[in-house]
Amino acid sequence: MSPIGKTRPTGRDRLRDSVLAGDLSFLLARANALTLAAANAALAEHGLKARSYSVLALAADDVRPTQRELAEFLRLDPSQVVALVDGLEKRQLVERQTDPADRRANVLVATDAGRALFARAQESARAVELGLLAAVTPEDHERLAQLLRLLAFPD
Amino acid sequence: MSPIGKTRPTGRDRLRDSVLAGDLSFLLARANALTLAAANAALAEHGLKARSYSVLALAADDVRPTQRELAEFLRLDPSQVVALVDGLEKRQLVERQTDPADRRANVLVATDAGRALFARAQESARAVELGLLAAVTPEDHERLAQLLRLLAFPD
DNA sequence: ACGAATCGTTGAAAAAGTCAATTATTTGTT
DNA sequence: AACAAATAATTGACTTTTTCAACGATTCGT
Repeated sequence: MSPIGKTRPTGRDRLRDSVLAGDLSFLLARANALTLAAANAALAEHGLKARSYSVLALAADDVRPTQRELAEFLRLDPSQVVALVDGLEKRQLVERQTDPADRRANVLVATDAGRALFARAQESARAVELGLLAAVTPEDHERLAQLLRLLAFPD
Repeated sequence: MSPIGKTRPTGRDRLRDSVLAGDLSFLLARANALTLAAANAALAEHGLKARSYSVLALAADDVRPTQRELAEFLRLDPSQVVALVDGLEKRQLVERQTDPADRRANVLVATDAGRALFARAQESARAVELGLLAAVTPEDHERLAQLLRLLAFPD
């Protein structure tokens, strides 16, 4: 019989071999925390955070989202979207346009300055993402995105 | 030539076809938000949240983590761990034991009541996870965990 | 033995999240 | 056409979470 019985791994791997480490929710939370921190750090030089970057991205993409759509998509309270848009609008990066089809709603559109900033920020974001995915092949990258989509958009 | 040019999808898919929706950070954030909300809802009946559940899980697993290890593992500030452990200890679910090897450090151990509660909570957690992964085959489930591990533990 | 570093703790301040109420507008019903 | 109910954005109050610096106790390196 092997001299090694049911040994506990030591040091760094001790927690990584715990039951929790197999938990998808935990892995998701931790991966998200690291990714978010890296993204925020990289976006800081543009005066953005992951949140404002996301809003700017959708505005610059000419999707013409309403604030409500933004809230649902980014899983935020509508009041948080107000603050987020206020910030970007004060910096003249986006514009609120009352939706002609529904004058209660504001549609978000990026200004030229907003598009320019987004283009630059997107570079930083892509660089970070590549760094994080250094250990992942391009095929696995796509596979991962695909699987995450199933979790992120269940319907 | 096709009568359909570069049409924008309408309604629900409008935002989902945006550039942002291809962003791994975004997918991660949204998947995590939904998962976290579901987990918290399910754990509420046990008086737990995802955070306290994680701490309890590690304590019940006999990993004997110090609070510092907990903080690093869960990506929390050490002061947040204090509050978390305070809560669990007040409910007699875990115990602080001063590490004999380093009397500055507290090692976390679950009480019998803690283990019992964790067993029950784990059931709820597993049920939620299965629900979220309804659209994912078991092989893909494992693949997803594997890929997330690369992001969650880059070294 | 001594200074530097580390662990847990506290407390304060900033940021993020939650929620109910309000106005303006639209939708559905009669 | 009139009117009630529903919806979009906004505000303000409140709670929770996060972040940070400081502190006493203990350990580590020299």
